[in-house]
Amino acid sequence: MEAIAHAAGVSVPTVSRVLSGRGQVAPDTRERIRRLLDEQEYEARRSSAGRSTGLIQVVFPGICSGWETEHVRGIEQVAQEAGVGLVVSVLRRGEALRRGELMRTDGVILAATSGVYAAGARVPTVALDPVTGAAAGAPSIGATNFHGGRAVTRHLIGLGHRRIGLVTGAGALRCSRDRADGYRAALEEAELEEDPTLIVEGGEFTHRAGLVAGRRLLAHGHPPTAIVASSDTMALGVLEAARQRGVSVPGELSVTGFDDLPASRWSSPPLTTVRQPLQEMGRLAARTVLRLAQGRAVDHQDVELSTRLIVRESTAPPGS
Amino acid sequence: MEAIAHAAGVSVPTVSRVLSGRGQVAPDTRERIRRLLDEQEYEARRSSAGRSTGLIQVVFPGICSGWETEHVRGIEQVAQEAGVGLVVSVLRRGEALRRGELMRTDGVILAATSGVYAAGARVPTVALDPVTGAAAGAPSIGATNFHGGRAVTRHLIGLGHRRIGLVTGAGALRCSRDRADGYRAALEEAELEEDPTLIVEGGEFTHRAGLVAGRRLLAHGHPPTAIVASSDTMALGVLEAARQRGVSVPGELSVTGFDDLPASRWSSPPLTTVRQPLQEMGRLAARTVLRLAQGRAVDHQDVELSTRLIVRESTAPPGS
DNA sequence: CTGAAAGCGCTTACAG
DNA sequence: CTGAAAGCGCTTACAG
Repeated sequence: MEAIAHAAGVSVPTVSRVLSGRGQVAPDTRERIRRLLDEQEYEARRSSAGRSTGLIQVVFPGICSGWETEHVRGIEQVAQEAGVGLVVSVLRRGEALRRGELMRTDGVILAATSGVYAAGARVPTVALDPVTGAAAGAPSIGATNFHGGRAVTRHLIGLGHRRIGLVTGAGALRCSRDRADGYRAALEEAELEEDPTLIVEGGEFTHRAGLVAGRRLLAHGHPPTAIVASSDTMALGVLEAARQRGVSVPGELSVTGFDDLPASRWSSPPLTTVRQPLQEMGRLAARTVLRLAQGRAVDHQDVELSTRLIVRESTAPPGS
Repeated sequence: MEAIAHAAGVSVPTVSRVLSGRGQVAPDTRERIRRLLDEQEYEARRSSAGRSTGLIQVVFPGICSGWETEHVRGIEQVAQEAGVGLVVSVLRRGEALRRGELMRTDGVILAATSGVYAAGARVPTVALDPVTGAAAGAPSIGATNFHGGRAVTRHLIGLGHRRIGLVTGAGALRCSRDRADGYRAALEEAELEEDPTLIVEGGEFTHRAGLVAGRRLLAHGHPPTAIVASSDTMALGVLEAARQRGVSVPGELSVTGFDDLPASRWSSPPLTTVRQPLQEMGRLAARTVLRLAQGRAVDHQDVELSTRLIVRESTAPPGS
């Protein structure tokens, strides 16, 4: 504060008045001081001076589906048990989190969010469903996406499918690539050749993206008999595309999801999918930031919790 | 702090050491001071002395469905625009929020949560989907639930239904009662007699509750030809009950929901429902707490945003 | 509208 | 393990 006052050519009390909003300050003086506070990313000692704020924060790239909800449930449980509050923030891709926002909490969980934007703020950080290559040094928590992708694809191959489409997820996330790699591994071990025209980039884990990709695959000259979607919401979009085209599921087309959100049980037909323990991942992420916030060491740097194939009614042998 | 030190028979620095956790304090001294801090609900000046914390808080009775997600999306938008953080908490019915948790924020949105537990804490409060009779004095934000309940029931009557079942929602919430009253009003204006055996208390807005209530109504000696569920998740449960019993929807049974969650479009058949502007309600609630937090007056004490009937494919004339 | 001075709540070496 | 004293960051009357 003294530095700011000096730089602005005013006394400390004047800076204080600007900060608190109490008392009279000339408009241009106020403006000059504000600019300096911004530039120097000034944070009141009160909130950053090593004292606990009793808060942890989770950052999502958006709140669109049940995925975030499940994570929040898990994280909130642990936060409540630990007596700390949970701040939920949305940081759209490309946006930078203002530094003050991070500094006001004891730790941050970056859920499917790039750590780059948080690099400067020295706040304990954990990556939940980490973005490729980001959040260097931060512990990460994911699921065995490769195994999950391989397991659903094997399931379809086991049913007799030979032309299996893939709708990929958000490209920046490691989980998307791992699922696609699992798909490829299953094809390879069954000695099925990969057909690049059956792989559609979904781009985002949304119903809309699944609908668009599903339409494209169904319009294929020699369409697949099964489609592996990279998330449940995408799979619901693929189901919608099938419905619109009058293609019956699972009779003419098998469809699979990934996540096992509650909605996957409520769709019709109920989705065959890969269960990710989203709540448990949230709980583990929360426990991990809390450990870091206490200055304790973490047991494991990078953890993947296991996924499990859930067979419901959206898959069947081809042409059944 | 001086008062605590005096009561504990120690000096101010000793109390400070207990608070910060730094430095040595004899176990029994620490215990005695801790107890006094708890008793006197001590809050560091830093966070409660009228200064803004830059945080608002939303409290839910649980995080179970897309309902909370939609509210959070709206609230988060406004919070982000205003540059304040959003704390999300869960307060199960009957639990009391610890006072410190509320005091650390500038304002609280009680979403379907009783205000009783927040009464002591002098924090600006807004009720979102207010609980009956609670949160005295706090502005409230809801939807035109009565009109919505009447509109769907009229829709079913218009299709020719005469035996219409009702699955009620969470009894403590005003929205549940209003929806049921709308149902009754529609029956009455059509001069249909209310059959109490066709009204089942759902108790909670869950898939499970809808499934159980749906089973009961379908096992009725003279079953209804249509069922009005008090929420989308409940309606999805009713659909599941129909599927399990081999009752086709909408051929043999029409089913309606309430909310218009994304999942209502993805079910099969897609649900006829009543749209509530959940995100907008969240935004309004957030703007209202922020106004209160600034000490400004609120435009309207109690607001109901309008609902709208959305006709999809889960309703049809009886026996079609 | 601003600063010098006093003050407030809390923390931090230091001494015992 | 604890307190007296100094100190830190910030705020608040007060004077001009």
